Formats: sequence, structure tokens, C-alpha cells
Amino acid sequence: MTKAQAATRPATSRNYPKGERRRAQIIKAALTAFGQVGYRHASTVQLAAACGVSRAGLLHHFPTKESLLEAVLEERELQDDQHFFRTDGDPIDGLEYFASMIRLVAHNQANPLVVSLFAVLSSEATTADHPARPYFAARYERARSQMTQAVEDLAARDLLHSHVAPSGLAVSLIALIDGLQVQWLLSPDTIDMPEHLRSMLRNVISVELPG
Amino acid sequence: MTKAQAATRPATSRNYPKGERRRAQIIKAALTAFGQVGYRHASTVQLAAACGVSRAGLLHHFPTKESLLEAVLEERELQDDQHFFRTDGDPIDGLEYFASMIRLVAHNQANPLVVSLFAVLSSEATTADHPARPYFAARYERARSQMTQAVEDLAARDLLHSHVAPSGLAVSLIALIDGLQVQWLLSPDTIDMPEHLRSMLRNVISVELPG
DNA sequence: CCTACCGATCGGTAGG
DNA sequence: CCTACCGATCGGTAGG
Repeated sequence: MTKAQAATRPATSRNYPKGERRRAQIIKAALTAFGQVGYRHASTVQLAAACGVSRAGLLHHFPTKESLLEAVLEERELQDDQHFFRTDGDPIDGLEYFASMIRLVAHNQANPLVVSLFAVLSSEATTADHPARPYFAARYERARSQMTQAVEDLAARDLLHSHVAPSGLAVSLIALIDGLQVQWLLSPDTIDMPEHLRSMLRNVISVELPG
Repeated sequence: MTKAQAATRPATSRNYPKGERRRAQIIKAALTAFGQVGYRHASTVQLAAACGVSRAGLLHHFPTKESLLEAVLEERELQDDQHFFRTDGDPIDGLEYFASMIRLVAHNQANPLVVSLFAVLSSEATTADHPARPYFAARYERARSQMTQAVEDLAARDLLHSHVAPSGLAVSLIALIDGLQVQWLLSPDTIDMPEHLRSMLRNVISVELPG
């Protein structure tokens, strides 16, 4: 068990494998439901039914709907960490960073539930008083900060095309990745997300990406 | 009254100014509500209350919630037409097209309600059985087709940087515009949507845009 | 985890 | 037959 898990799960849970399995099942069902109908429209009654427990049973594991949302976002964050965000503190290699980003987008494209979750929740979270708004605001700020470092690394090594403005490029590339998800969810057969990202990166980076 | 309006509004409505005003009021309130909490979570009861009519009164104008959604999308479409989509049939001037696109994004940035409506509805509509899914699928297909023509016009006139791949560029630029909306709604003070679009267009177009 | 509930609200429809 | 609503209520479901 990692440190992050220990901080978010009750320490006793390791001793109750059945409860742990149920908890994981509920999180997975909630991830699916939130991605399909949004957080606000998802109902704990239907979630409980989908997991074969009563609504009171579900509320034993997650006392409020909001606590379930937190668990879903944490779960998703852990998956990202595994694939991508390993460079805490280390200086960022811009080429490696964007190669990893393409791999992450390709990985997401193989997991429609995860894409749907983030496409639906991130825009739902822009509205006032949404419980996930602070999470997404912080997440985007962190992503922009990290990608800006990657862009600046490329600029310092003269790996951007000469006419490309590095300022604001991170914001636009994150926007590109987000926007591709909506078009892909609507037309999965005509949109290839990692290919479009790679193509746009080729438009601004003057050397080929590794990997 | 334009052809589009005549096709969607009852022909008799012009003779009932009070009903017409009420109808416009309801559409505006629905546009706000759908953008704030999404279509599914918005309630006709609250909409009616916000308009000072009973729920039955609201349903007199819009017999179903879905018919109200249609009216909101048509209303928004008409606004777009006024500002932008005037080139039906005509060949597209790529430079004019993207200059208009920047103006449209700037116009949207001055109207948070409209941005919120589209950011929230477009992703909500990606989910199965959403009544607006066909609308958004068709809208994106049309937008891609139109922007692809603009990109091809630029390519034919040699106005793209030599290393830029025109294929798929329209998809990515539309994705960029959509993605910027989410970041802007979460951080309106740190994101300038038209500026980021202009900057990205400068990265691929080798001449300055008009206007 | 269950049964048994609460105050309220959902989208849609009735007759007048 | 039209409009612009009204008060009441249908069977179900919401989060807690």
C-alpha cells in the first residue's frame, strides 16, 4: 500500500477484504455513472442497485455522494500517476514529456469510460458551487505549470520552430487534448486523439519525438 | 422573419406579442440554467419559477423539456449565423475565415452564459441517449468540413508554414477552441481565449491575419 | 449492511 | 376553435 492510499483509505480497511472489494466495485460503478450522466444527475439509488447493495449499504462505505466523488477522482489520479506524473521535483525533459503525453492520450483512447468521466466532469465542474470545481481548477493549474516547464525546456534547447511563440503554448496544447475528447466521444471512428496531438506537436517542435 | 424562424415557430405567434415575449424569456432562462447545471439536472419547475409563470404555463409554450432544449439550441445557432456562418455555398477565404473565428471567440468571451452553455451541453451530449447528441455530432461534422475548406484554401495559396501538415488541422483547431472554454470558465482571469487562438494560428499560418 | 422512513421535487398530464 | 395560463395530481425518485 502506497503512502497516498494510506492517506485516503481508512487504515482498518486492509483487514476487511470483502469491504475493500465492495468499495472498489462502488468506485468503478460511480466512475462509469458519473461519466455517463454526470455527477449531479447520477443517483446513489441506481449506483447501489448496480452494485447489488441497498442504498443504505452504499452509504456505509461513502457517507455522502460527495465523498464518493472524491474517491473516484483519487482513483483516477492514481492511474494517471502510474502512467505519467513521475517527475516530481526533477527537471523536465521536454521531448520525453510530450512523448509520454502522447502515450497517455493513446492509453485514454483505449478506455472510453475514463475519457467520458473527465470530459463530462470537467465541464460540469466549471459551474458555480460544483464540488469538483476546486479539484479541476487545481489540476489544470498544475498541468499548465508542468507543461510550461516542458515547453521552456524545448525552447531553451532550440527545439521549437523559429516562428513558434512558447508563451501560452501549454494552455493551448492542454485545450487541444481536452477538446479532442469531445469530438472523439461523438465520433470515435473518425477521430484519432494521439494522432492529432502528435501532428500538432510536429507543427511546433522541429525534431522528432522519441518513443 | 427569416425562413429558419418561420420553420420553427408557429405562424400564428406573431399575432400574440405577449406570448412571444414570454417565450423569449423562457428560452433565455433555459439557456442560463442549462449552462449552469446542464440539461438533465435543470428542472422545468425552477425555470417556470424564474420566469414568474406556473409550470403548466411554461409547458403551454414548450410541451416537453426536450422541445425547450431544441429552442435553446436554435436560438444559439441564429446568434452564430449572425456573426459568422454567412458563407453558405461560397468558396471560403481561409484568412477571412480564421479572422472571423477569432472575432467569434472574442465575442463569446464577452458572453460567459453562452460559453458555459456550450461547454456543459457539448460534453453532456456525448453520453448515450442524450437528446442533443445528434445536434452536436452534426454541428461538429459541419464545423470540421467548413474549417477544412479554410485550411485547404490556405494550403493552396501557400500560406501555411512549410512544415505544417494541413491534414487533421481543422479537428485540432476546433478542439483547441473547445478546450480553451473549460480552462477559461475555471480561470477567467488567467486565460484569454482569442489570444491563445491567434497565437496558435500564428504558429501555423505564415502571414498575418486581417482584421 | 438491512428495513423503514422524512420532506421535496422530478417530468408530464388531467379538466377547465 | 384559439390563446395563455391555472391548481391539482399522476406514478416515481432524489439525497440523507
